[in-house]
Amino acid sequence: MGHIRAYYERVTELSESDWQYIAALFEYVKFSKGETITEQGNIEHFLYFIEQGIIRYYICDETVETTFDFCFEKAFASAYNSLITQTPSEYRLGALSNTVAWRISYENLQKMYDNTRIGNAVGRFLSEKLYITKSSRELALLRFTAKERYCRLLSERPEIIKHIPLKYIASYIGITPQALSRIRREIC
Amino acid sequence: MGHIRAYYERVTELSESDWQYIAALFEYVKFSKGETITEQGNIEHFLYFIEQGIIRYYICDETVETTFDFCFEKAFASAYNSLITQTPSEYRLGALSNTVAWRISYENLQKMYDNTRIGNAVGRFLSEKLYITKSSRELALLRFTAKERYCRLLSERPEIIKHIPLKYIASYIGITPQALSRIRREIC
DNA sequence: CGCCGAGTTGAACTGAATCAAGAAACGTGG
DNA sequence: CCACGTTTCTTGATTCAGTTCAACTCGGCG
Repeated sequence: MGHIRAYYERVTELSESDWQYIAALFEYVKFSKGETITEQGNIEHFLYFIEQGIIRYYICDETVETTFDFCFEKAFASAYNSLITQTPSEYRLGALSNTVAWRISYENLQKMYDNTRIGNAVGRFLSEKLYITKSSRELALLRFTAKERYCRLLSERPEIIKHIPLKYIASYIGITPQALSRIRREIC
Repeated sequence: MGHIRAYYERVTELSESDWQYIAALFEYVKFSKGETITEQGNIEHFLYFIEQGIIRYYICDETVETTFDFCFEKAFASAYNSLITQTPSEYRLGALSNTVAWRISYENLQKMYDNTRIGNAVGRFLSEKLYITKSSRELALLRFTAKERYCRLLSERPEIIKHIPLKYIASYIGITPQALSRIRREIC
């Protein structure tokens, strides 16, 4: 759990007693490549801290599949909207590779918020980070062309380009795999 | 300041002493219609609570102007990205009508976080709300046509349609005023 | 070896942008 | 209260980025 502790300590001071309290609220889980972690329509019960693996957030319907985010190791993952509001998730979380993670249940998360000061601080920090990510995505979708979005992804999040199949990258930047293929040919 | 207090009390219990402490951190300000509240490139120093008026978030360059959000009365407004990170704001905040607001400085906000429990809780609540708003916008931009986005805005945020000039609504849903005009003709 | 999913390529189509011009609404000063 | 200029909104014609449909290549794996 050292990575979680390090994450918390990056946010603010963490007392030994708070850490003991918090550490006991997490449990260890594993997922295989391709496995669904949270299903569309279900209420999210957990906040995950990814030790190893890659997670994809997406929505499927009969015709289209849209990818909203990827989560790599040493970061928190969850169907946040659903977790926060405790309403059914519009999104699905799936493991793109074998994944090991720590997770904390919604109930334990509330305990952490109620009983530790650092809980709310980390919660706020995490929400702020999520908000900033979504903002920059909104900006990209509103003001940049598909080609610009791809090039920025290339320079800003190279780990995505390296590890993720192109069809998911295409759906992440809001275009079809065909369009992405043509863009890649152009910029060669 | 009753509206701020009510806002806080909706989030969690608010002790009288915490409220006294917090209330003293805010100051009263006014803006005229058309006035810029936060300039692009400046670091945001304040979190505003809008008592009355309408705020628009936008980005201008030589050629295009893009609108990212509107904020109405009894809600918090700020160039959040900049406020949170204390880096120059990409966005500009402007008053679309005469506006009166309470505001808290970044320094006082940190004091509130450090010295009251409710501070972090409200901060987390606010970030979570911002995140959810941006998420639903990301979803709309990725999966819906311009026409669908307009219709959803019509039903979900009618106050926007009622009070905001069409050209800003167009830029908010990511199209030109011309395209919006054609959409409106179709659905009418 | 043959199958299957991922990626590429081509051709036709479409939603929205752009350019350009006109109509309607709005505010301001006389 | 009207006349004026300015801004907002609409309409038309053309262009373009990206979709859709369809066919083909490539690499991995039973």
